[in-house]
Amino acid sequence: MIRLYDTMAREKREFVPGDPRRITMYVCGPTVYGRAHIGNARPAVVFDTLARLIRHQFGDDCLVYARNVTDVDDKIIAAADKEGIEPAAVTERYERHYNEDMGALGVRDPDIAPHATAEIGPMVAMIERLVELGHAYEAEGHVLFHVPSDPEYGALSRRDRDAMVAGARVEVAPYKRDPADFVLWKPSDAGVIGWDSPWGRGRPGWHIECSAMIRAHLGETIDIHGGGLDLIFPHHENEIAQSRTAHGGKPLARYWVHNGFVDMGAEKMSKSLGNIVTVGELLEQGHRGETLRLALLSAHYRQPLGWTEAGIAQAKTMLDRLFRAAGDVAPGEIDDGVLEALADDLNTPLALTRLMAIDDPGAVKASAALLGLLEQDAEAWFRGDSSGMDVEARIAERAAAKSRRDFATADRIRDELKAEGIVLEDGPGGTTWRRE
RNA sequence: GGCCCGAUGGCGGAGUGGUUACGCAGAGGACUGCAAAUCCUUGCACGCCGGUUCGAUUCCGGCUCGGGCCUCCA
Repeated sequence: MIRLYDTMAREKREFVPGDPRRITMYVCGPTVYGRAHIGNARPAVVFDTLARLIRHQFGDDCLVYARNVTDVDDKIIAAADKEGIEPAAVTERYERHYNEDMGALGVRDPDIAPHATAEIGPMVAMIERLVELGHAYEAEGHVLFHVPSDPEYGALSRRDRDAMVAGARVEVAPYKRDPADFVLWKPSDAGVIGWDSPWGRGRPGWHIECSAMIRAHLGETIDIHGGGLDLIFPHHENEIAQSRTAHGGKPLARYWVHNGFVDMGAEKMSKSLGNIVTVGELLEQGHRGETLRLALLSAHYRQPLGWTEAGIAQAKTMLDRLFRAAGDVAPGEIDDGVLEALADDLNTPLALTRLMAIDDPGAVKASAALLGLLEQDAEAWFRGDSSGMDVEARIAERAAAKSRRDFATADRIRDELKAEGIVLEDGPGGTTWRRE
């Protein structure tokens, strides 16, 4: 039995899917206009781990996991203009980077990765439906969702309309009937990416993308909707309003799961604050993706995670120990303690603690795989990417020096290798080596 | 201002109404030519004030501090 904290209910609930043979999960993916930072990576890793758990509990083929790619957006348009290239060139580049970076973190591809630009039809259809039902209206080439038409608006974020309007810092566009109304479709000037629609040439608003793609690929009510805490309002609130009103009041998701932020110092890491560290930078610094993954899983997904060098170093130390403990054995049985921790609202820190305490190498390996760890051989972890270095010859040289008790030479060789990132370990069966 | 979340040892981080995990770092020991790795031992905490209780770090209230959302944002 899996328990999940549901943001809508504000409590942990037993996870009961609508259909255990076809569990549906949708997670808000990247807007591809720049490199992903480690904070962007957190939801990808968290929901990848949740997907692994669900597949283990319900069966490999019983989960349909969709994570969208937002490839039409004003920030993309701005980035393309700045470089003097087509938006598609920007989105292709950064989607490729995103996939490489997430791959390095051991994040498996979702089952479906819908692209907004490929789903304009369903979006237009959903907007038309909302207009027909009286929940949306056209104004000056825009189509807006009329928030007062949905009495349940605000349930997820627990705020009433007065609060939303009072707190609004943006100037209210004159064509809005209500200050809280949000855009479903906006006009595109000549030269700006756009599609023909009943309201003229334009492009979709961000919120309708997700609602339409969920409907098209997963259905009217899905089991799990995930994303970062900052998406609760307005993004998820708006998705709910669009989908529920378009679908006769059916709920959009049975469980709303939100991850906390990665912090730099005391603040959230974010592009607008300029305090980001990208996954690409971390990898270039020599950190391995698996280390970063473990660092991301070292705090519970709903807690803030401070990003520090010390944290990365600790993750690396833990991985070294885990790889030593597992060796190169085949996966065995999954440890009950690890499974129990993960099943309790994805308690990864507790799962990691229990993982570290397992004695049986096969169980370590199998249990780690649920967390997306230890999926490579220990040999590769400790020695990978050290080709072209005649380590064995140097070790033999050092062994000869040792046998004639020439420890100065032996230590010099060891120091030289250390400087090249190779650590020697003298054991009862001779000297072994590994990458640092 | 409104809504929400958090506060645990040097650091990270679980958990619990009563014997307070674990990891990293530190200290001591075993092992080693010396190291490394490994093993053993070990010190260190539950923001403040009330309340409930036989008993609270754990439940309730208040306070302080920190963070998030209210605008694009994972």
